[in-house]
Formats: sequence, structure tokens, C-alpha cells
Amino acid sequence: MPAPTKPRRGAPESKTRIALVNAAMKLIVDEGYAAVTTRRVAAEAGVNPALVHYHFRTIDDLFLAVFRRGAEANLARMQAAVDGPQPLRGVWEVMSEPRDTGLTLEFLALANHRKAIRSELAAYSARFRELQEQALARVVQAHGVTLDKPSLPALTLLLSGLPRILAMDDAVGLHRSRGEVLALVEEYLERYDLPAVGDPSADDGDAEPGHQAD
Amino acid sequence: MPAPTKPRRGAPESKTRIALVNAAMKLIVDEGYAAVTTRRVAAEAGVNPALVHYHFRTIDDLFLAVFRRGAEANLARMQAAVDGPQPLRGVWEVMSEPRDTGLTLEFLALANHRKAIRSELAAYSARFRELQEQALARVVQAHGVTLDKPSLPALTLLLSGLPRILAMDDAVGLHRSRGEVLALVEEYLERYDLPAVGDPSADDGDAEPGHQAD
DNA sequence: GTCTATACTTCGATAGAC
DNA sequence: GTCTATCGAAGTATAGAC
Repeated sequence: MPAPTKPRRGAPESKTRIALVNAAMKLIVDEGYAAVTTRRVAAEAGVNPALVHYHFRTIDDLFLAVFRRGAEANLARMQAAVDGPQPLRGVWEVMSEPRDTGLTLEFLALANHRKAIRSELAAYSARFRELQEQALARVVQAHGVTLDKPSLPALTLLLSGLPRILAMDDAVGLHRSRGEVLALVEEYLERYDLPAVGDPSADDGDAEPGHQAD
Repeated sequence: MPAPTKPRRGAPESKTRIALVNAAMKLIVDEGYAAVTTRRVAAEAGVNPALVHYHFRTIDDLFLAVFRRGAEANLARMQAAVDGPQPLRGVWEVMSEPRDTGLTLEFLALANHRKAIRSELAAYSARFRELQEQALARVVQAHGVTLDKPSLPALTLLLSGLPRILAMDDAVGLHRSRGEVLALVEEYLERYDLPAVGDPSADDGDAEPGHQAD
């Protein structure tokens, strides 16, 4: 549905629009979603306040634009991790990105009360989780085993939960045993992930290292 | 510290004050923390708007009062779980309380940008985690084993993370393998928690069932 | 696409009568 | 403790000239 109710103004791709999305993202990260107001986002972007509502009909539309940009970037990084030489480590690194933690938290809170953002977040989360599952599937297959209990999706849930927990603990200043858990993760990555390039301790050699740089 | 900077007005215990805290909590859960405004919280509580700033110098003070009430209730429930007949199950149930999920999420977002709330949340989280560790310690001791790797605190982190992950997944509509994980949890509770009252499958009998009703 | 100007609403917080 | 009344600031969104 291209023009639902108010075809008053279209909004193509433009320099200003990008600047507004950037400004909004910065505000969310630095001060929380409540800081994203017409005037403040315009000031941060260095444009006239009226332009905000020219490019985005409502503030919620701006939120959606910010979310989509971050979501697409994350999905791309996750896809690269899945296809990379060390899927598990790649997934771990993507999910441990500290910058995303605050942003995710804000959108999670937003989604609780804004239908549009909620459904967008749900769709994104499902795709994100699916990619994680693919990464895990690739590693499991390389080891020549079959997961029964827990199943592959369940194990994915458990593993993908860990970085999020560490991130949330970090957000509230809980650092107890963080180091130990990180060391444990490192140990398991060494043991179960596909072997690093140049690592002689491979127990299976037919993985194709189609790595792409960043 | 009874009168820190602005001794303009004191605020004792009163019916109105409680009503305001209740109203604010309801607003946070239903519509997010941004819905807590002077006028709206007064309307929800059925009192005059000016009373909000009589009882709470700022809106942030009101947020803190709401948080403290919930935090103290949670700590009490967690303490009861620790002392109860089945510590692991008790902890699991306290942490899986669906009502708290939204509230926690809101305060987590708030804490990202409000110093006072951040430090309050940090202190609370540490105490909460400590109680979880005590529960786990009690069960581990009952089994007569010693945890070395992962250590007790690390295992606590891992275990206490699971219900939070499930809650967050639930918040974004991710229900994949939720049932399987829940069943897995149930299985482990049956196996490792202290035996339920009247359960003949005890492998150790010197636990004192000092349960307290709620 | 971008600007000025503005309509309308709601905000936090306070003063002062009762 | 509770009320009426209000200040000044900030919010969303739009109209219309350029």
C-alpha cells in the first residue's frame, strides 16, 4: 500500500532524509527515544524543523526508518557471519556489538506500546534468529553430528541468549563472573567452531572458506 | 538524608502518595514511561495534578518510588524462594513473572539515560543476583558437590539468564522452540532441584522444608 | 525541497488561597 | 494536604511563500 490515507507528501531518497535518520539514531543512543522530537532531531541534523514532517509524516515513521536501517545492517552482518569461515564466532561478535545494545533496548521498550514498531521488530527478530540457526546448522553439520535434544532451534535460542544477557548485565553494571563466562565462551568457540584459517587443529577439512572482508 | 537540597516540602506516608505510585506503575506497564506525566498520573490516581509535585519533587522522584516498590517486592519474593522448599523452581518462577518483564524493560531503558535510576537499578540487580546465587548454592550443597567450572557465580549468571531471554523473546513475538526449552527446564528442575514435598525420589534427605506461604 | 510562521496541545513546576 | 490558577517551555503537525 503505497499511499494509505494521506498522500499529502511523498518522501524520496535525499541528503536531508539521511541526515535526519542519522540524527535520530544518535539521539536514541545518547538520550533515549524520548529525546527524538521534531525540533531536537532537526537541530541535531542541522536542518529546519519543518523538514522533519516533510520527510516523515509522523515521528513514529522516523522511528521506523531508524529501525529499518539498523536492522538491515545487522542482518547483512549476520549473513556475512553465517557465510564466513567461523560462523559461531561471527555470530557471537555480531550479537556482542555494544553499540546495538542500547539501540535494541530502546526499540524493545518502544515496541511494547507502538503497534507498528512491534510488528517490525517481530519480523526482524525472526529473520535474525533464522540466520543464527543457519550458522549453527553449518557447524553442526561440519562435525557430522545430528542434534536431537536440544533441537537445533532450541540450542540456537540458548546460545544466542548468552550475549544478550551479558549485554543487559553490562547495562546495569553487573560484571560479576563476566570474565569467566567470556573465557568459557572463547574456549567453546575454539573447540566447536570451524577451524580458523591457518589453524592446524582441524578435525574436518571440507569447509569452504568463502570469507568476505569488511 | 531527610531534607537534601530543597526543604520546600516534605512527603510522608499518605493515601494519595500510594495512589500516585500505583497510577504511575500502571501507566508505565500499559503505555510506557513516557506516559507518566504530571497530569496523566494525577488523572489516573483520581487526584489533583498539583498533588503530584507536592509528594514528589520531580517526575524522576516518582519513577524512583515506583521502582523501589517493585524492587522490594521482588527481593522479598526472591528471598522466599531461596528459603523455600524448592529454591531452583522458586527462583525460576519469580524470574518468569510476566508482569515484571515490561516494567523491567522500561526501567532498563530509563536507566540508560537517568543517573539516579541507573544506580538504583544497579544496586538492586546486584542484590537480586546474590539471592539467586544463594538459591543455587543451597541446591549444590544439598547434592554434596562442589562447582569449579563453571563457578557458582558463573552458573548463576547462565541460569538466571534463561528466563530473561524467554521473556524478551516473548516480548517480540519469538515463540520458536519456547515450549521445548520450557520442557527442558522442567526436566532439569525435576532432576536437580530439592525434592518436592511428598516426592519419594529424594537422593538426599537432610533439607529442612521451612516453607512460608504467600 | 526548503523556508517562515503559527495553531494547538501538553508538559513540568510553582504560587498562594483554603 | 489539597485546591485553583498560571508561567514558560516544549511538543506535533500544518499552511503557504519561496
